[in-house]
Amino acid sequence: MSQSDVVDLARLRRSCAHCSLQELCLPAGITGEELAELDSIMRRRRPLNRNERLFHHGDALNCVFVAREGAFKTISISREGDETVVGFHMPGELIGLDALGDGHHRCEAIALVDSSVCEIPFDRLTEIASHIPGLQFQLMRVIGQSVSRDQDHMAMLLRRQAHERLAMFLMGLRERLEILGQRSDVFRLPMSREDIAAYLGLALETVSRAFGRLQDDGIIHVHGRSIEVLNADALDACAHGEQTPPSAGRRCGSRTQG
Amino acid sequence: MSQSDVVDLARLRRSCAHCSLQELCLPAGITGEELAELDSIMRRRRPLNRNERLFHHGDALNCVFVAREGAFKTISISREGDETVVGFHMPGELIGLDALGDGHHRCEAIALVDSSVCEIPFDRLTEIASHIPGLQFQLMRVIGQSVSRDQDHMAMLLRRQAHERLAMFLMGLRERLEILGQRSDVFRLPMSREDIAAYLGLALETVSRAFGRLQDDGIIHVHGRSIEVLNADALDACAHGEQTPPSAGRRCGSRTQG
DNA sequence: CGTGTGATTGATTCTTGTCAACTATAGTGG
DNA sequence: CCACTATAGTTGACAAGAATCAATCACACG
Repeated sequence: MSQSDVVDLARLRRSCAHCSLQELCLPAGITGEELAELDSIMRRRRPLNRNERLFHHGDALNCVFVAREGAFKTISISREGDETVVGFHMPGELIGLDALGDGHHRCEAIALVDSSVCEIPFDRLTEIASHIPGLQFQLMRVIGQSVSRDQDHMAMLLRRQAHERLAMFLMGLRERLEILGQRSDVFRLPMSREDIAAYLGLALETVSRAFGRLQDDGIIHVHGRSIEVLNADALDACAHGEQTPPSAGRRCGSRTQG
Repeated sequence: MSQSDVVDLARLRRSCAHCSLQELCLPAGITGEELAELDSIMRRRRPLNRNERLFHHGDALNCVFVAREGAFKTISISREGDETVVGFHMPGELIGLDALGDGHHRCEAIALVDSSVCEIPFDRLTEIASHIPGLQFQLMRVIGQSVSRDQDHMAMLLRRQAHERLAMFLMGLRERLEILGQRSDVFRLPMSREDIAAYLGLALETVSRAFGRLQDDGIIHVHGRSIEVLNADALDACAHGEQTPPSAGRRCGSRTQG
């Protein structure tokens, strides 16, 4: 085994095998050779500062990105100029699929905190995927999951009250943090109240009040962007419109009554 | 040229070249041979009656479908049991991509009126696509467009008033009817007020009132499910929150005032 | 010609948006 | 080290919009 072989293996481990992209390629039964091929087109991009943009609305689809560290939001700007947050992207999640439809990005991707990404030239990816069936399958899966996430997002917006939407949002975040192996009972939100509001289709004041209500109900503890989930069951119940959760959350749904 | 050749060509024209699937395969520069291959796995399914289901929640992903005639809705049923309409599907549009994420359908697809579909075994499709680059590309595109549609749907739900949502919905419908080469100024809605409400995140009464308001403003004429668009510019303006459209719609945004 | 479903309209209540003031926090420069 | 400032978040009062409950209307169907 030559020196360069060792270095290559180390590089592979660092750049793909160990990272978020597991989700994209590793479970698909890819050989070491195929992994190397995928890795050869993958680029580790320089870190991004808070508020830096990964791509702009209208940009041609060159690369898809995988968040490595930090967090991102993708926003779409309406004709009237107001932003709506299409999605938040945590480490390991794909960014840039919004351009699949017509080859141009519909959204802007913005780093919420200092972050870093891997970038994958999209044409190279599809090219390679076409002769690695497992990768092809996995790519479909990842795209499909992004569709599912959008549908979950929609479910949050449809005929739900502010505190229910917020509870759903927090539960979704918990789930994703758990996948990342991070604590999901105590965490720090990377996004502002305004971002959450633009994601949930609410006014930012309403988001603030919803936080307050969940706190009053003893379900979470809020201090700015620091969140502590005190009662996950009650939070889940609240997310689904149940007013009096069985185990705890002493008065979910009746803050001022009584 | 033998008799069977003629029949085959006629069959091709009837089954693919002439149909909605143009969008999926034809523009991608597919050869006649490749078209034949695609056509060989395509099945024309028996017509569906109104309210018949194409697939249920939880069904394994066997086939994707293309609506040929009629119209469909895909609904997702929340834990609490209420339906939300994820999307409407007009002729030429793909149904069933909701199962891409984990191989099982998240939604139920229901015929809104008597309808018919083509079905494509999904594993065969991806298999064929893997050696027809143009088809592969086109498949990505179609999936991407469905993502885009979901995002447009979300834009309808976020911080828009009832009549704005309805106006956006009607504009979207117009666009799709135009693609189909059908009249977009006079048409019949295939879905009930309740379906529209579940799609727009409103109560059905609110949808009814929103129709009334657009009619009062002289923008559309409503008679049950029959819609006539009297002023498309005003409808578009209304869809984007502009209260007094330049050309007409004499009092959009002030039904009871004055 | 009744019957049932789908659609409209009305009255009322509740939620949320809006405007505004206020508080807390982090970052900056003296 | 502290005051100053800008930004983010909270809270309150009020009004507008939509949900809800309920009654009525229109239409297709047997």
